[in-house]
Amino acid sequence: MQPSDYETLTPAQAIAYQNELRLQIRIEPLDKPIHIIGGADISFNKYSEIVYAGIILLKYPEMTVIGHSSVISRTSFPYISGLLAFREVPALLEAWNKLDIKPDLLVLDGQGIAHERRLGIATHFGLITDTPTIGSAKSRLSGRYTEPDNEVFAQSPMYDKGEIIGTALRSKKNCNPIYISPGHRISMEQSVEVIKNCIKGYRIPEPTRQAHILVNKVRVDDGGKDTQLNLF
DNA sequence: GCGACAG
DNA sequence: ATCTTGTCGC
Repeated sequence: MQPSDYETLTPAQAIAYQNELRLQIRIEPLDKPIHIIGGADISFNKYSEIVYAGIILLKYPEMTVIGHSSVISRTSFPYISGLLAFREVPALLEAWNKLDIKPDLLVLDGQGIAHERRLGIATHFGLITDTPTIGSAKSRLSGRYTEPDNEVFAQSPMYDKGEIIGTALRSKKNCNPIYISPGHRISMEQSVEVIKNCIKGYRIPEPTRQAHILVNKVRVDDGGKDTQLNLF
């Protein structure tokens, strides 16, 4: 199965594929130190199949942006909760292939194993590129947890079916927590540690925050094309 | 059946 | 996710 073929899958087939992929997930300590960390995100106009994907490269732990890649692509796979990867991975992979150098680890906007079948977009992308990944989501998909204290870096484990699948992390006081979960080839503890080192005063960690800024700029620069309301 | 539901 | 101004709270 190739990402370019995802758009031909039915939701049931996509779920079947996730159940195959989950057998290859490896939640284990990193095997190499991190020097360069990447952040990936997607942007698009409502009702449009055009998607803007981008990956930002930053020095770790300095969080200095040292490079990026972006691509304008399209997708016909709809957004379906639990199947986000089938909609966004194809374009992200195009951006990934355009990078001159690959990061030692990639942070994606969404879940890692904090997913009903343990196949959030970060885990999915990590598996097909054989790269260490971390999922950093702005909202919860699955898992139960108690609200972490209102202090920076207060955290609370997320449980599902008897196992810990993620960590609700208070990245900024008075802000809702973010949901961290390992994607592939990294441990739960290291995932949280790395993300903490990527927080620079904002609720969102620098990798995905910078990636979001990048793809939004690419979308706006692409012109007022495909906007919801475009008079004239 | 009802409520939840990444981006 | 995107569309959007002001506004409440720390």
